[in-house]
Formats: sequence, structure tokens, C-alpha cells
Amino acid sequence: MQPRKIVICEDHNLTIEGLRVLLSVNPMFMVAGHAHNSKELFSELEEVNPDILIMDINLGDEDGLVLTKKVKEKWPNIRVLILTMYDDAALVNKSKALNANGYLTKSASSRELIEALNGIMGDQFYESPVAHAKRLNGFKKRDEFIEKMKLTKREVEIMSLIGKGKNTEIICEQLFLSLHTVRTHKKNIMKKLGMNTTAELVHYAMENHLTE
Amino acid sequence: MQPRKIVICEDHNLTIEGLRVLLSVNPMFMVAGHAHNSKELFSELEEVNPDILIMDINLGDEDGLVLTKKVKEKWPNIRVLILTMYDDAALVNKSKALNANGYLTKSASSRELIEALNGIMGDQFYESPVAHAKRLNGFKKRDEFIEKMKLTKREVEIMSLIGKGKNTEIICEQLFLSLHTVRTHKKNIMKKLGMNTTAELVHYAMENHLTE
DNA sequence: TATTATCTACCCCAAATGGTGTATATTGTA
DNA sequence: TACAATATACACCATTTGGGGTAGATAATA
Repeated sequence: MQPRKIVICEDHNLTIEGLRVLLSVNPMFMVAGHAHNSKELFSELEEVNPDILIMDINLGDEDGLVLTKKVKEKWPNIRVLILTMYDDAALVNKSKALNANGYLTKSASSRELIEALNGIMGDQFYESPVAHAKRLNGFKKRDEFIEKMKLTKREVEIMSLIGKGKNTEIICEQLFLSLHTVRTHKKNIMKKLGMNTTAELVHYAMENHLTE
Repeated sequence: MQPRKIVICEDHNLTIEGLRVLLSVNPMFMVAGHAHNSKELFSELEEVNPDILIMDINLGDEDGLVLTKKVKEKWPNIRVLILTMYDDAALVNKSKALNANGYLTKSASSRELIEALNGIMGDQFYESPVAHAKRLNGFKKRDEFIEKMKLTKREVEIMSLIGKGKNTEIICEQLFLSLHTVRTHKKNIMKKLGMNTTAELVHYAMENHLTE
């Protein structure tokens, strides 16, 4: 069987090199090219015509998810694996919504990477079984909490990051939002929950598994 | 207490600079030198006589693990932390076999770096709790954490309350302490843990079961 | 006993947060 | 289409927090 051709879109060279090394030992896959941004990516896809695109979410000032959508519109047959450092349910769902074929965190082992690359060839959206199981455990309580507190989607997303101990600055970088917006959301969450310190938010986000 | 002297062996200057910055804010450690290859490393170790060596595996055409073995033969008292981009069980075991004292991936946060640097001072081989738990399904132990981080009795007490989401005002009421005192303790805790927001403290207090 | 660690408490200053309010664009939906 | 909900962004102000100190009292220990 021909090895599957892979293009990597990732702004950190260290990671690109790491992926190349990991994949070089496996005859089933071949890294045929890489790109650091959307411009490089489109010319690379045009030239290489790969089977698989490994896409990072955090591409400097570009958004890998937005890029995924564009890629899928132009090349619907390319299978896209989102590879990111964020272990975040909201991002998994977002990836799914944007027609990506799978989601894997950078904390995955090389074995999990291979599993994922095989997994995304199927019809189903692929997610690391470990990560999936980890999140499902807290779902009941989590959804109850969200429903009870009437948190909006965005608020839940922000609550999740707050629960991970991230401050406003980090959150707005991560979600590509203005500092004002994140502060507004945070204040609205506080009103809904009847809390008035970040510490309380972190505590209750973790207690109710909103971080997963 | 004297800060621990550290030498970094790493071929990427960017990473060296990053480590220097991350460690410069922590009074418990001092980067006393660095090296890009084995030649520079041996002269640096001779001159500096450090407590800790942070060793990259991928040193251009040299192998950090082989180098670690040589270092350990000549300077058995130097604690060696392997820092690498590979999250790979086989490499962890190999590092252990070659008498390194700990293993950390480059995807680690600054907090995890501090944890690791404290961790390798112990008798046991240190591995990132997250990575370790991921593989072994183990639980983080409250006492381990306290011991590793060298938190005092009072600090643990305050950490526990912080973990419950209580703010400084509530804590000082509860412990019959001045606001200044609680703030001082809190700042000292932050220094030890390499954190700089309350949110992070809450998150990790809960993660490590310090609230119990 | 001398030394070190811990606990307590305060100072200053810059940055971040919390409280309140306004406003516009977009999305969902009755 | 009109209406409500949501997401975004900003202004103003008082309070709290974080980072840098100093310093005395007590406890532990070499």
C-alpha cells in the first residue's frame, strides 16, 4: 500500500520537526510538506495534494479552525486532524462543527498520533478515547450545572478557561477577544452565579467539571 | 536558603533564553551557565559546579542521553533533568536507566518546570505528574505535593482555604490574622510554586487535593 | 548558644479586578 | 419582519491583587 501523504500546518518549527521524526519511523505515513501559515498552506496543498492535513489551532495571529473550514470547502477530500495543546471540549465541538475529521492534543503519545491518523480515515469524527472518556465522566453534573445557571455557550467556554486557572489576559489571547469582552463575560457570569471573586469561579468551575 | 545552581545543556538558544527568563523570577533557582554541546558542557560543569543540569536529548548530532551517562560518571552528585520534546515512555525508561533524575517534556508549563526541578532533588526518579498519571492512571498525592514544594504548615493551611475559593479578606478573618500577613503568606506560596495569579493557586490547590 | 526557619505585620506602587452602565452587530426565533 | 438573546467592546471608578521590600517575635535545631 502507498504511504499516506501528510501536510503539517503548524507555526512552531520544533513541533513540525517532532512530528516529522515521529512519523518517519512509520512506513504507513509520509510527511510530504509543511506550512507555517495560510499562505504557505494553500500553495503546499496545491502542490502536494495530500491525503491528510495535520492542523494546529494556534497559528500565531491566524486561527487553525477558520483555516480548516476554508481548506474543507476547497478540498473536501483531505482528512483534517486538529492537533492542539488545548484539551477543551468546546474546541472539540467547534472542530467537529467546522468539518474537521479528528482532534488530538499535543500531549498525546506517538502511538496515539498513529491511532488518530488511522482513525480520521473513518466516517466518524475521531477523538482520543482517553480524552473522550475523561470528559464524559463529568458530563451529567456539568450539563446540570450549565442548565441550572443558564450560562450561554460563550460563558461556558470562558468559565472553562477560568476553571483552569487562566487569567483574563490569557483567555482573551486564546479566544481572540478584546480584554473588555472577556471582562464583560466574566462579570455576567459572576452575576448569574452570585459570586464576586475569580477564586470562587475557579473553585466552582472545577467542582462542576466545567473545565473538561 | 541558597538558590540552587543550574546549568542548561541545549542546542537551541531560544530555549535557553526561555528557560533563563522562566527561572529568573524564582528565587529558589539560579541559572549559572549553559552549553550547546559536550565540549562546552564539560568545561562549564568544571567551572560552575552546579547542583542541577537541565539536559536536552536532541543536541544536534550529539545524544543528550549518552552525555548524561558520562556526566553522571564524573559528577555523581549533579541532579540531571532530561528536558525534551518527546513524550515517549521508552525515552523515560532509558533516561531512568542512564541515572538521570527526572524527565520533562518541552510542552510543560513553567509551573511544571519548577515542580520538576524540586522533584529531582528527591530519591525517586521524577516524571511530570500529568504525564505519569496519564500513563499509570495514578493519583496525585497531597503529601507528595506539599513535600515537593516545601510548603510550611501555615502555607498549606492558607493554600487549603485559597483552594476553596476564599479571598484574602475571608481567610484573615477565619485565621484571626492581619490582612498583611495573609497577603505575605500568599505571595510566598506563589514564589515557591512559580505562579502569579490567585486563579492558578485555586486550580492547583484543588488539583492536588490541598483543600481536604 | 548561635543560627536558621517560620510567622507575623507593615510600606509603596503598578496592574488587575469588580461594579455599573452604554452601545452595536449578529443570531435565533416567535 | 419584529423582538429577544447573545456576543462584542468600551468608559469610569473604587477596591484588590501582585511584586518589591523591611522587620520584629517566636520556634526549631545544629
